[in-house]
Amino acid sequence: MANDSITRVTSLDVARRAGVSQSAVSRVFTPGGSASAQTIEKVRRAADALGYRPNVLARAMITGKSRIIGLVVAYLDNYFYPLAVERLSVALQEQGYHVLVFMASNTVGHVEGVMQEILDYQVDGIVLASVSMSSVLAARCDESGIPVVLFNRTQPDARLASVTTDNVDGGRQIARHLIAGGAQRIGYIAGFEGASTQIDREAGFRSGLEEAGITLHSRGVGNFQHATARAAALEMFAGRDRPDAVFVCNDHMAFAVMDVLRTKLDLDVPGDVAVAGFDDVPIAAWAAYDLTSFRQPLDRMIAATVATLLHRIDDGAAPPQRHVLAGDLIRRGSTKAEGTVP
Amino acid sequence: MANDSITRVTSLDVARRAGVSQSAVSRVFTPGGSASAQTIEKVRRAADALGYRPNVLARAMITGKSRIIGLVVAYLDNYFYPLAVERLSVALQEQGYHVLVFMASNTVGHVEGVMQEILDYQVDGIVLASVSMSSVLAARCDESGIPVVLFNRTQPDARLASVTTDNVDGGRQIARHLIAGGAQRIGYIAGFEGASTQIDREAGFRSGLEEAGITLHSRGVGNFQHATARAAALEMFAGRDRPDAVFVCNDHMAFAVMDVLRTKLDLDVPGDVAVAGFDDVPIAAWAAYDLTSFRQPLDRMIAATVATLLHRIDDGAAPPQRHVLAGDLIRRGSTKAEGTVP
DNA sequence: GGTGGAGATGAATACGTTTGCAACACGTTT
DNA sequence: AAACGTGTTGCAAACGTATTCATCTCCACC
Repeated sequence: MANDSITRVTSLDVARRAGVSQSAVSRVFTPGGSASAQTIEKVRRAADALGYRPNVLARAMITGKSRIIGLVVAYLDNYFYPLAVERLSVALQEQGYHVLVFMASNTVGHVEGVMQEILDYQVDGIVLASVSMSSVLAARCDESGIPVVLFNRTQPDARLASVTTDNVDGGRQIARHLIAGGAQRIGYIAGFEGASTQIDREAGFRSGLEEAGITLHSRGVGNFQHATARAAALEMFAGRDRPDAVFVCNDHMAFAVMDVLRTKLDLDVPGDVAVAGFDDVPIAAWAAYDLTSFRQPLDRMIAATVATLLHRIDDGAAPPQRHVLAGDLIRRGSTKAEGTVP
Repeated sequence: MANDSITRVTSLDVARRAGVSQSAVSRVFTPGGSASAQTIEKVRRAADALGYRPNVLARAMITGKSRIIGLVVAYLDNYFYPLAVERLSVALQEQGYHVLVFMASNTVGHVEGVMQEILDYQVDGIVLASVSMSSVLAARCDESGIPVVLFNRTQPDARLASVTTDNVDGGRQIARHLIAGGAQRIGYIAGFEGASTQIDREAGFRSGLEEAGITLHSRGVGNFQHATARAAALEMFAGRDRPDAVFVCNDHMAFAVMDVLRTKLDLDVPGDVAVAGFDDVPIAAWAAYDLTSFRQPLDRMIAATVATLLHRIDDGAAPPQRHVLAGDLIRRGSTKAEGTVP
């Protein structure tokens, strides 16, 4: 009853069995196509008997729509990204699209090559997560008519749509929160200096300090990497005059910082030092860290990404949107409660 | 100088510009094809000028090889899987393949639907990670001539290739290690009961206990989920006669267990209770947990998966292999050193 | 100088589908 | 009765490539 031959069953096979033309079969399986109830019935029956399903690749050839979205991602260290990939994939799947994954180290040359590979697959759209893109490349994609959405990243080039959390606001809220908890000597551990998230979060954070007339006590660079952040914290807290609070540019680095503070330096969090991160990945809520963080609204970010992408896919002329979504400060035990000024 | 038209540039365009036939262009870009040095030169020049790259989808139509591997994955909670996805994607990319992601909730009905979608894309092979598959489905894939590899999972059906760590051995080594550290009342927190990893790890663990004439003190079920594991631990350690060591079926659950032991129950690890996990994800090495675990050799698992897949792709008759790789016990601070019997 | 063979080339076909076009059927209106 | 719309249907032409087959070139060899 099921297909029992190795060779794939085509629409022509179904047509022959149903006693109709191949076009009729196609029309039954094409959303727009019209066919009489009788034809539909005959075709459906034959198709079921043969186990026929339309060949997506052949369809892509003729329609020019592959229903494939290319996803470029540089590293999955930070747990925020696996989560995003999962949600994105599910959301697109619901819309009949699928995700083709491309790993790219963040070097410009490599991204270039990867983008070429992507275009080879005739993808309908591209999502760039945790990876930057040169303007040249952006231009090429734009000319190919392939919509690109930056996820959790911004770029000056106006041709690129993007979806981000309000990182500036997040940084500012973290600053206010630390200050309200009584912090006075405040440090910052940066991510990768080229990343827009890093830049915006630091800018917001600094402006929040300024509001209160406080200047940054010290600054280190963690590059978004666990080991580097660890080293940066070690250096920042080595001297006599150490900070009493530190904002780490993302949770993933903040965990490394907390570990080093407690284990290597024997400091109490938040007693000796308050620590805050950014992203609010699930681990932040685990008791071992209980990390104050700024939550990125992942579901809304995904929804915005998908909406933007699909909108631009069926209206190529639509202008690239830039979504900046509001996030939420999540207060936890790694920082002191507000109003605790001694 | 680059392509400046919206319409895609085809091999025919290149042929016209180079003054050769379309076949010649194809041959230049096809690994097997032969052409004179002169032709190659002309074609290359024209192709570069026009920015031509072969259309992978069209190529897939004619060759029957899409160079796409379908990856089915159920959940990315456990950090082991994102890591695997990353490595797998990179490894396949190096071989000229790419990964199309399909998220599937682990219900049988859903997997069925997802597999249909996969086949629609004419994938060259399928990797199933963290998801099970009915024998019916396995049979259908086998008949389609599409090789399937189970990653970190086994199934009785002999038509399915699989790559796993030696989970039985891992469980046994964990048991020996806990016993050597002086544990006497030993508990176990299981994963999802249907998973082969869960079954094998528990079997090995129990056999390790038996060797020493010890019977399992208590058993809970965590279902591979953080919250469920937490609840199971809470119950297991509620009474007066609590275990002095517990093996948790994977790291992801072990973190939840450690948190609940320390924070809710105010127990010392490993002083009051020794805890061991399985997988050795990076977090296990973080100071906050410092978790003893059994390391899965991820790189070798990926290599075996890719090798098996590619081998079966270009030799459809090749018998499905079942790789069982050796892992390593990683001793850390969450368990007592061996020979610490009081 | 003729023969053979290896290598290069182009015309044509196939892959499995969607879709424009024309033909047709059938019921309704003038 | 003729004209007209409306909805179905099949034919045939795409989509962009790989590949078979026959033809041709060129050179070495006897």
